[in-house]
Parts: sequence; C-alpha cells; structure tokens
Amino acid sequence: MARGKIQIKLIENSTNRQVTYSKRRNGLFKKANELTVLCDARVSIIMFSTTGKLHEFISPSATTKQIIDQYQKTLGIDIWSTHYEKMQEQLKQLKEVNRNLRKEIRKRMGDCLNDLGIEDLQCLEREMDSAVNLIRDRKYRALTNQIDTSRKKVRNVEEIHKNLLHELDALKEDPYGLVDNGGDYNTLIGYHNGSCGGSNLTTYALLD
Amino acid sequence: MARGKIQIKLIENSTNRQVTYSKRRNGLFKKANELTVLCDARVSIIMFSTTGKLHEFISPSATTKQIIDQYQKTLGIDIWSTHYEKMQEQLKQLKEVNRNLRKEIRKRMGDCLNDLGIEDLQCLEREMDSAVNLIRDRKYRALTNQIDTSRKKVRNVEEIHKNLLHELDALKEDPYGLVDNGGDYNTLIGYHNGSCGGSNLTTYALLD
DNA sequence: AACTATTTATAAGA
DNA sequence: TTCTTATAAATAGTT
Repeated sequence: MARGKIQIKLIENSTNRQVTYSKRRNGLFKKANELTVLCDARVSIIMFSTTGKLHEFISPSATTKQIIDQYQKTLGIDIWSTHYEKMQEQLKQLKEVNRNLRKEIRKRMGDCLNDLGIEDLQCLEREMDSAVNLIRDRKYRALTNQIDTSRKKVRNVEEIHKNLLHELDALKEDPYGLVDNGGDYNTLIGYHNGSCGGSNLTTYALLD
Repeated sequence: MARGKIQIKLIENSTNRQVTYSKRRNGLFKKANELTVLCDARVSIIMFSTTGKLHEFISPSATTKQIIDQYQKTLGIDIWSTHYEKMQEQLKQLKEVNRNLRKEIRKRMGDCLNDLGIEDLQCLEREMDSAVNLIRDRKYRALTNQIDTSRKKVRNVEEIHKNLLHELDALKEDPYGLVDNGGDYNTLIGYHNGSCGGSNLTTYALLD
C-alpha cells in the first residue's frame, strides 16, 4: 500500500511480520475507534498474535463482557448457556434423586411411613426382615471367626503357660526359686464391645 | 478522507451515519482479514450498531468461542468459568452423596456388608430390628383400620339384607314372588393382596 | 521510531 | 445498496 504493492499472504520474514502486525493493529484499532465515534457503534476487537499475545480494543461506551453477553443473547445460540442449562438441569435431577434416596433410607429406619399403604408396609416389612436375617448371619459369621481367632490365641497362651510350668518343675531342684507370672490370660483376648456409634439420623434429613 | 476531510465526531445525519457505518465496517473487516493472513493472527470483532444490529468478523482459523475462551484464560479474570467450576464441583459432591446414600440403602437391604465390622453389623441389626418393629406396628394399625372399615361395611350390608328379608316376609302374602338377591358379601370387602411390587435393587445400584 | 512514495480507504455525489 | 472519483489516510519499504 505504499512503496510497492504487497500480496495479501503470510509475511515470511518474522521481523517484518511482527512490525506489520504492530502497525496494522494500530491502524485497525484507530479505525474501530473512529467507527465508534462517527456512528455511535459499540465495537469489541480481541486478537491474538502468532505468539499468543493478546490485544484488545473496546469502545469506550462499553465493556468487553457487555459486548460478549449481548453477542450471545443476540445469537440466541448461546455458546455457554446451553452448557450451563444442561448442568443446572443435571444438578436439579441429582438433588431430586438424593431427596428420594434419603426418603427411602428414612423408610427403612421406620420413619416417614405416613404415605405408605398396607401393601407397601407389608412389602417393606418383608424386605427388612430378610435383610435383618442377612445382617444377622453376617454378624454371626464375623463373631464366629473372631471367637475362633480368640480360641487359637488362648490355646497358644495356654501352651506357653504349660511350658512355663514344665520349666518351673524342672527348676524345682534349682536352689534359685523363680516367681510364677501366672495371671489373667483373658485380658489378652482383647475383645472390646464398643458402644454403637449409630447412624446419625440428621444425615438422612430431607435436605432441599 | 476523501472529497473533503471530516471531523471524527458523531455524524448527525442518520442516513449518512448508517452509510458510513456500513462502509467503514466493511473496511474494518477487510483490514482485519488482511491482518489475519499477513501476520497469522487470530482476530475477533464483534460490533453493534446504534440500532442494536450485530455484525461480527472472525479469522477463518478460529471460532468466536475459542477467542473468547482464550481471552478469559489469558486475562485470568474469568467471566464465566468461575461459575462453571463451582457448578462442576457441586455436581461432583452431589454425585458422591448420591453414591453414599445408595450404599446406605444397600446395607439396609442386606447387601454390601463386606466392609462392615462386627460392631457395625450389630448396630445395623439393632437399627433394622427397631425399624421393622415400627413398620410392623404401622402395618397392624393400618390393617386394624381397614378391618374396622370392612366390618362396618359388612354390618351395613347385613342391615340391608335384614331389611330385604323383612320386606320379603311382608310380601309373602303378595301373589307376585320376589327373588332374593342374597350372595357372597365378602366380595364387597374388596381386599386385594397385591404381589409385592418390590423395590428394584437396580434403583440403588452404585452408579458412577 | 520517523520518513515518504505509493496504495488503499472512503466522503460525497450519482 | 452500489458505483464513481477526488482526496484523505494508511502503510511498505527504507533510513
């Protein structure tokens, strides 16, 4: 456009390209500003150079966010709000599902039974009964295992005790007497019957 | 810039303003395109006329959404993504809560008991037992109510029957005989013992 | 960053 | 809206 026409194609020389970018960017922004003033328009220019550097122009009468919001509103095809609305919908659904799950749990705790009919109650009772049996079975199995383990421990300790007694007998002739450390072996079993921490009902409160 | 210099200030004449807007808009977009090609830059221009009409330019190598996303990322000051991330976080939390609630329900159905200790099992058993009692009570109360209602119905029907019999007696002298519509009153009680629709276990599957 | 020959954009008119 | 054209403005290449 001066001192020789140029072809509109990539400027190969990197330095020239950078200089031209800078010059023309200023030209573009100047034009945008003139347009803003002359025609009372609102213009947003956002540009990135090859190197990723950001430059922007915005009409003094507006903010970039305003322009972009209006852009979305005008196009109707929201770039974000579709996404947004989907997420909002998903959130709503999950909350509803959670609410129902909490309700289900409360039913299974004997609460919130008002809206159940006789058949629902019978059905629930049957389910709970069989579930309780399963839990009881499981508990018994766990207890049995623990008792077996404890028995083994006791037998082991008794074995040690017997050996010590034998040693003691063998040492009867020894002039140096040894003290027997016989005691309550039950303390070795270590069975602590914890108080039921219990599910906290508030955990299943029907939150919004 | 031609046929006379102009001042850079609002063009009062509305028609002229519109014409200038159109011409200069084209000029601006042309320049933007040249810049895109010459310097391998990515440019987004969004503009609104006084009348609210939208015009946009976007470098062929990009989309407006890309540019705006990158704009936000570069500035750090996210216009949307903070909101976004919050929602995403909320979704994650809700899903986790959901998962736990399902697990809780499955426990109360005698499933998923593997990771429970003896005390947990005892506690759960106790909870379930008392819950079952509550449910049973509620069922009995509901049944009692229904039986009462049924009894009243039966009594009512018997009353009607008795009256009809009296009428019949009274009509014995009548030469026109009347057929007694006596029948199985039990059908009137209408008690249907539905098969337990049952909670569908898949409902409480531990979804992701 | 400044200069300037030249190209390009465009204001006014058609 | 488009075309024309005189002229202002932008800018490529140079310093």
